[in-house]
Amino acid sequence: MSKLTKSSSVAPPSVPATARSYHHGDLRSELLDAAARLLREEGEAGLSMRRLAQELGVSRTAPYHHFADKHSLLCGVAEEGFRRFRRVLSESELGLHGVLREDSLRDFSRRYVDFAVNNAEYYDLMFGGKLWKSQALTESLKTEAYRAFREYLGYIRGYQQQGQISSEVAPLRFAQLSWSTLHGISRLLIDGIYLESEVVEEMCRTAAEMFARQARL
Amino acid sequence: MSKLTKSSSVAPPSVPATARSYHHGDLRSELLDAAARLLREEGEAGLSMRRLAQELGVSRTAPYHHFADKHSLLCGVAEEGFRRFRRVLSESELGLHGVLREDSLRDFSRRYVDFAVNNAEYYDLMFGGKLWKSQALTESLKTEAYRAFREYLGYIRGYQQQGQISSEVAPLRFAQLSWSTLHGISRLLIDGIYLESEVVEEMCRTAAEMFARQARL
DNA sequence: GCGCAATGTAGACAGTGTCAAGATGCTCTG
DNA sequence: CAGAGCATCTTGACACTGTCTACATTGCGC
Repeated sequence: MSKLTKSSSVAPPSVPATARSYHHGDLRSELLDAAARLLREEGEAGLSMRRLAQELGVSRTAPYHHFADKHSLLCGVAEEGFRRFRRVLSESELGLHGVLREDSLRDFSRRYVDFAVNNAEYYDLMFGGKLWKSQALTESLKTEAYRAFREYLGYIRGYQQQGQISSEVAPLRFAQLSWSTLHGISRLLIDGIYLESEVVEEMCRTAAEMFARQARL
Repeated sequence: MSKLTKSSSVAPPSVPATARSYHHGDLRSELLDAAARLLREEGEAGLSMRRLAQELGVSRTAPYHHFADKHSLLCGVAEEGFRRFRRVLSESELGLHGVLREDSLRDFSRRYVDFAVNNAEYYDLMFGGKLWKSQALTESLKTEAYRAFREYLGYIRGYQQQGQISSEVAPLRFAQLSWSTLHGISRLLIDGIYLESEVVEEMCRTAAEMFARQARL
């Protein structure tokens, strides 16, 4: 019984006053939120299944009734990340399908990189080897993950059909290449390699310029 | 004494016949090699300090006389990776400082991505958040890491001074942007995201084309 | 109201990184 | 050649991890 350390935490995580009576109520989604929070605040090393359970005031093994294992839990977090990611990207000018201007590419690039940098705890899982290399992505995660890229590819195809992108450009290749660039910028920024966060703006501008030239706008 | 499992390994790792007598002889470098091998064969999860020690037939804590902790060991592996990386890149046509052609950029890109894909166990450490985020890179690793990029930047500056790259291009920005692209391609390939290894060649070709246009060759 | 499925719990096991204390043997100085 | 000093290696211990098994409690549908 010595583990009710929850009462010692400064701000109890929004439990509705009725303290809790054996059954938690909404453990699954609270696990996902707490996991993301721990990752953000303390990095990968700060997240353990046991710690997570303790933080939410349940026993060590309770989370296993909602996620088969740690891997599944992380897939769940990544999935939530993709939902937020798609929402951000879909608000981009790029989806408007009018005239394709360099500004639109810049806006998209900026949104992409900003999301990655400001939601690194999600981005790391969404586009990191940790989950993908395991070759065991949740089916729902796979769906969500590919949808993001497919939507982007759809934009490119749309613009090409409207004659806004040279017909000599292979849409898939163009999409992969520009996505790679944005991914590379994001990764270097997040990990603090060769790039400082002060240059985000300029990197995105130059990247968009490069994309535009490649598309022969 | 039951831990001399080394004799049970199929191919003893090139020990000079004189089996070993308390002192190992060259543990440090064997640790680095074995660590890279384990990472390659079994991934990050397959590498533990204890496993490493057992594999080399020494006690669990012996490695700690050569590396302060696991982190330092990994820094050592990454450093070796950078040495190999620089060697590969320096053989590129890009270093020749004659006329800059798209072919040179393609050759460089190809070498970069090929190294990353075929030496993923090194690349992951060299350019992964695992070490960089810790903010505690070994001094010698930092040196080696920045040297790689500085050499590349040097190539770009050299070509610009020879009038091979438009003076409107900021060399640092161009270097960062193209490096980001190559990094992004490599990461997506290694992690198996959106890119299949069959398209390596074409991605590199298209990337070089894009770089060349940006440089206004 | 009852039974079952969902959800919670404690106990145990093998594995991890790493610290502290002690054993061994190479090397160099006297 | 003796022996001191030091690098190296060893065993023991600790706190932590993910996850398995077995058991307890509860809410919901009949």
